[in-house]
Order: sequence, then C-alpha cells, then structure tokens
Amino acid sequence: MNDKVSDLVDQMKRCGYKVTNQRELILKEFTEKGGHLSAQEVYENVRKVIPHISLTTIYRNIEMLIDIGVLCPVELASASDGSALYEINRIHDHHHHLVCTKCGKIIEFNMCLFQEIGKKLSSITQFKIDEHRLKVFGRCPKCQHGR
Amino acid sequence: MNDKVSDLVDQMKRCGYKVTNQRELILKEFTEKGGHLSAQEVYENVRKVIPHISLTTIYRNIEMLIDIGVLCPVELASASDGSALYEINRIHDHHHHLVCTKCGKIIEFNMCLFQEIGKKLSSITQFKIDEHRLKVFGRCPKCQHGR
DNA sequence: ATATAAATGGTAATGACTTTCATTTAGAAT
DNA sequence: ATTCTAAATGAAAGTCATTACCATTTATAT
Ligand SMILES: [Zn+2]
Ligand SMILES: [Zn+2]
Ligand SMILES: [Zn+2]
Ligand SMILES: [Zn+2]
Repeated sequence: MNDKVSDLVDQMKRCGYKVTNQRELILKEFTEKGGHLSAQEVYENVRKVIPHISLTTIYRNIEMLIDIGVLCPVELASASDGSALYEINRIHDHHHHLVCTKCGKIIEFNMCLFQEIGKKLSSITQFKIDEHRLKVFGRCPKCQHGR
Repeated sequence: MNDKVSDLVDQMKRCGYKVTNQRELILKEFTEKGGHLSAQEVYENVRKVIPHISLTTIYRNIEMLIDIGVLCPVELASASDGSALYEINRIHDHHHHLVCTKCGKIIEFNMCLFQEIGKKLSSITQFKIDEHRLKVFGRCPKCQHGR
C-alpha cells in the first residue's frame, strides 16, 4: 500500500468506515495511471486480485468515497459508452478535461477564465453560483486524420 | 402550425423525411416555452393530442432531428433524474446553461471566454479542438434559502 | 386508386446502476 | 485469543432510460 493510498485509507477510517481489502484495492486503482475510471474498469482491475469481488461493492464504495470527499464524478457523462467516470477529488487543484473523441485520451488543464463570467452572470441573474463544469472535445495528435 | 414549426418541417422534407402528425407535434413542443425537454416530457405533452403515440416514436424522431441538425442534446446529462434533455439547435446562437440545483430552472447565457483558452490549449496539447461545453450550477433567487 | 418504402406502435431486450437479503467479516469488547 | 455485533459483502432481482425487433399502418410517388 503506497503513501497515497494509506492517506486515503486514513481518511476513510476517520469517517468511521472499516478497512477492507476491497476498499484498499479500489482506492489503489484511483491513485494509479490516469485515474479517470468507470465502475466497470475498477471492477475488472480489482478482480485480478479478488476474483470473487462483486460489482455491487464497487458501486457502493465509489458512492461512499464520494460522500466523504475522496472521489468525485468526472464532469459530464461518459466518453462514448453510457457509464460515469470518477477520479480522486483534488480540491486544491481545480481542473477541466480535454477529451479525444476518437481514442478517448483525457488531458487535464487548469486554465479557467470562469471567475470573470461567474461574477457577471451572478449579478445579471441573481443566482448564487456554486460550481461550473467545462469540458472540451477534440482530436489528439495521433487521431487527426480525416474529419 | 406556426412559422417556426413549418420552417422545421420544411427542413425535414428537404432531407427526405415524411411529414406525420407525430413529427409536427414533436417539433411544436421544442419551439414552445423553455424548449429544454426530455423524451418523456415530449411524450407526455404530445400524448394529449395523439393518445396512442409510442415513446419509441419520440426517441426515434429526436434522434432523426439531431441527425439533420434541427435538435441537439443539452450539454451535460440531465437535471436530477437520469434522462437526457434536448433543444432546438441554434447554430448561430452559441450559448451555455445556468441551472438551479433546487428547482431545475434553466437560464441561457452567451458570455463565453472560451476562444482564449481554446487557442492556448490547442498550441500546448496539439489537439484539434472541435467543441466545448460549459455548464454552471447554482441556486435561483427563489431557491436561495439555507445551503 | 395502387404500390411501396418509410413510419409507427407494442413488446422485448439492453445496459448502467440500485435494492434486497442472507452470509461474512472488521474491529470492539471481553 | 474468543466472542459479539454492526457494517460490509456477494448474488440475484429490480429500476429506469434508451434501443432493437417486427408486424401493421400510412405518406407520398405513380
Ligand atoms: Zn481529471
Ligand atoms: Zn430554483
Ligand atoms: Zn438552451
Ligand atoms: Zn462557449
């Protein structure tokens, strides 16, 4: 269990949840590689270690981890299939996603001119603005053939 | 059939599709009121005129109307339930949505500072950028009590 | 009026996700 | 170390939006 995972496990403990192999492995998945995963992807990966794990357990724990602020849904629904993606919730690292519509590759970026828009929008509409989501679609260098 | 609807019907004809009551009524729905509708909402409204219409017909025609550029999905998945919303595709009227998370009210706005971000993003990542989606969440004046 | 491909309606299927419930287990109490 | 108990898990059934299938109906060209 690496440092990142053990920090998250601690956070889980502090919230009163028990530590199970299933939970440790689910957390491990999200700390690795790109870290933008669907429940199904987590399931397939964790199953290599715990073959009898249930998909239900994946869904349940993703939900719990969102509740305690460890994970968050990746804004905007899935890439091409209809499933949701999740990632580690990096509160101090506001970012958005640039997605290749051909291969699904996801690039993160933190340029964000929303504050300006937000202020104007708020004064015009009288809404209290809580959050915003920006997602950009395009084709990565490898996928730029044809239209 | 009002002017707006008959324009859209013409567009449909030009694309080789037949004109049916079902199609006229579906188009009518989208030209009225807010015009941000789910398949289920269209179904319920059209059913008042054609009680035997099938939900399948709604889905099929929404898809067809997206294909020919008359409709488009409202960016980002549904309000609170899990269903998709659609609206008339206003090509020359780039806009985004501000949604009240309490009552679902949708406000449209066209402030958009994306071009700046887009250029930088494109030169940094070498992606060809095709589209972007921005959606803002907040609480409307009527719903700003408590947190 | 007739022919025919397209459109429709009803029903079944799909797929992501949730619920239910019987069994197992982490962690506390002894 | 053993026992206890609420929490966690797994298997299976249930939801709900959307799609696929197929027999029947209908818009439009002839
Ligand atoms: Zn991310
Ligand atoms: Zn509201
Ligand atoms: Zn709109
Ligand atoms: Zn924009």
